[in-house]
Amino acid sequence: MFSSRLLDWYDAHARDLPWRVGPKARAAGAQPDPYRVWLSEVMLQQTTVATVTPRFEAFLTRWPDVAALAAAPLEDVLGEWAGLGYYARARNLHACAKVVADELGGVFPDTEEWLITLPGIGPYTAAAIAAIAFDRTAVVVDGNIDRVMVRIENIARPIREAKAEIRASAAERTPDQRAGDYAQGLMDLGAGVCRPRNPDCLLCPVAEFCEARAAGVQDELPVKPAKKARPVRHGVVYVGLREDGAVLTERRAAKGLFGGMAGLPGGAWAEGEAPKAAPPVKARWREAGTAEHTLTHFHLILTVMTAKIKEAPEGLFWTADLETLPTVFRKAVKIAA
DNA sequence: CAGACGTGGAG
DNA sequence: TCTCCAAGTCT
Repeated sequence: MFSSRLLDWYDAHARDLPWRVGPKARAAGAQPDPYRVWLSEVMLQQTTVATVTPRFEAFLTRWPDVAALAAAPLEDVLGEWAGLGYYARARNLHACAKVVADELGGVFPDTEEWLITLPGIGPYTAAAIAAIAFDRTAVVVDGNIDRVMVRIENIARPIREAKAEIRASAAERTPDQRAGDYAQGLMDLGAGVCRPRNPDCLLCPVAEFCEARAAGVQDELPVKPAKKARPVRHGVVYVGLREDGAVLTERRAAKGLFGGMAGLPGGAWAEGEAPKAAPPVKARWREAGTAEHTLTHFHLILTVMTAKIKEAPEGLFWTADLETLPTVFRKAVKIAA
């Protein structure tokens, strides 16, 4: 049977990850900490294990439990998240921590239905937490499992169009025992064996069930949707430097791009000519160069202005730790310094 | 429901 | 260098 093959493989090949209770410990009765499972799942959304690992450790050291995280100022959480991207995750993480700590007595809900009501927890994460943290049977479908199912069933349509079929395929294979190990095993399989490029079918424990493999088309799947051109936007940023290296920053709007993060003052970002923007303070501004940064839906070219500044004007503040800035602004500061 | 929403690493 | 990607969610 599919699931027992997968579970046997997981027992032998599970990755050792800082947030994971491995199959051996699990079998011996160890229970995962729901806080760790939740934190790791949110960090891992659209983010690689390699990127997440050190950041997970740092978060856990700074905020060991949900009560500590809930008590932290949002700005601190956003600063710790800087560089990880998709900052709505950090805003929702903090909002979720507050709900759990303040309204649920510090206890994470243990069902998909409850979990999905929390900020930043969607269908995937709700199912993953229910399965991994609480060993509840749940149909967990992430990008890895999409890919595995598309190959197993030889589905030659883009994933987005085949969601229902993929889910049905995942559901009929999900065992009612060891839900967490099964979900993690499938994800490990997708990450290490049934990879996006060059799947290693010779190592695959479920190759005999795979229709794509049987047809020899595993390398053609999943079918990717046509990619659209990335527009180029231009803008200006002002890097005001204090003698000790601190940078003049402003708090960005609560939502939208880099929402809630500390950022550099400057104008809007638009296609064509960079919109004019007045300096945040009167000084001897000079052009230091340009910084470029590619985001998901556009490429950005920033003209970097810089000056030495002594006093922060009303509404702005000094940032000494550049690690608390989104990468795009850190790049601009580097051009100026 | 397509689009907004980041970034660093692999090939 | 440059494209593609990585455990999605929200609107």
